[in-house]
Amino acid sequence: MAMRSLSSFERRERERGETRRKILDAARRMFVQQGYEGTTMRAIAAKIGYTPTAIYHHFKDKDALVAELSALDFRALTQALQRVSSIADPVVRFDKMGEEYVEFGLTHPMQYQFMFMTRRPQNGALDVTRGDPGAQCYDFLRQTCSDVIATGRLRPQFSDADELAQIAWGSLHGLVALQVTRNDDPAFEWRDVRQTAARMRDALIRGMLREPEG
Amino acid sequence: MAMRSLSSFERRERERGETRRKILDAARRMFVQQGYEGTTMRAIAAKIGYTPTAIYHHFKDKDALVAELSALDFRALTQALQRVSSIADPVVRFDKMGEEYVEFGLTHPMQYQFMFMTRRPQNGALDVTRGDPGAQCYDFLRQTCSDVIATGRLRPQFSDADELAQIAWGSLHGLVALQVTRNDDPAFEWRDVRQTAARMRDALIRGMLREPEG
DNA sequence: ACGGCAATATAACGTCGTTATATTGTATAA
DNA sequence: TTATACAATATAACGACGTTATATTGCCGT
Repeated sequence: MAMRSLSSFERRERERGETRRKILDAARRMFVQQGYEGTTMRAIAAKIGYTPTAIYHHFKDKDALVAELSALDFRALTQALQRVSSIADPVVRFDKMGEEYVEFGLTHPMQYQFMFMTRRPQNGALDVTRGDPGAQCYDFLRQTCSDVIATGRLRPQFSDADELAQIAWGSLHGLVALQVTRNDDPAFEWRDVRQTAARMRDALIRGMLREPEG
Repeated sequence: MAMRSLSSFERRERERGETRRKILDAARRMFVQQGYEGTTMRAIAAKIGYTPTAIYHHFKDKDALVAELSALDFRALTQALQRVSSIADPVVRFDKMGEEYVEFGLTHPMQYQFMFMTRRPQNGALDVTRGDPGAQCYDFLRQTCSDVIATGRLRPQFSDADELAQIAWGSLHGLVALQVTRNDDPAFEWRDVRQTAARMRDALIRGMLREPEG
């Protein structure tokens, strides 16, 4: 009975997981194409041949669905940021991290909106064991900021890791966010965001250093 | 008859205007407190003692209501920015303009969300005679950027007014936007935004100048 | 006094997120 | 092997939303 029950239990689990994944896949595609408001639970269900109520057996509500997708995206962003962790010079690492961040935002615009551009509804019951994936990203940035400060190459007023992290994050977030929401507004002659961001990082870093470098 | 009809016509116009204003006032308050989604046409109507349909006699739909409020807010922002227009030194003016911008965003967080943090739905029928009020703000910023470049004090790679405007706008927008959406997220130890913004402007400007100044 | 029109109201439509309540199918216990 | 319990899905509905088709009111000019 042990083997039988275990394997059938596993099959159940796998089938449940597959349905979950089907829901997540369809939801992701629709959210990316139509946005949060433009995507309805009914439409998600229809896309995968279920009735809307079936979704509620796998996710508490629409927000839980979005939260799970966001968590996956945060893991992807963390991975992208980790790609620069081998760079020895903290200042260069800081710069490249910004580049990775912008690239992520530009290539995942709708996920970016979920992650950073919507007011999260009182994120009460967070996974305490693993921690908020967004906070993990921030901590990673903050650590690099701390390393940059530790080099002693910054002017004395830039000695707070949190403030430095918020300057870096805020500045790049602004560029990405404007691009995401106002990309198609003909009132602005948008320059290439990657280049604009590169120039911005250059100016910011140069402006924070004690003395300009190479 | 001429006088009679004129004055009664005027009274009608005034009454219509007063109703419009009552709607706008109630709508503004509710949008500020509850956000776009949290504010319903029914609730706005109830607040001023009308039925929902009455609103539709004065505004095409909910978006038109928001658009009108946004236009008013853009005028307020333009006024705030104009306050620095008397500053002779373009670099100082550029800096103070950033300060005014951040102050506006922090003191009008919900309006800020309308103006800069929501995807505008295919802004088809714009008021061509007056121009997009958002574009007016941008043009004002762009002009100051152009003045800054004309001083010749920036490094050669910062010679495009639009790119410079987007660097400035983007960086400050990011700080304000994060504050608006993530203000109450305990995962981040937010520093005082005004000071963070000041340091950011300082670093940016210093990093763009040919040689550091005072 | 009357006709017309602007302003408002009533009632309804279709859609949304969500839930109370069946119905099904399948794995285990008797 | 049949009975039972439970997981997965479906049906039907609720209440709220933005919006609109269709009255109704009340004031203006004739």
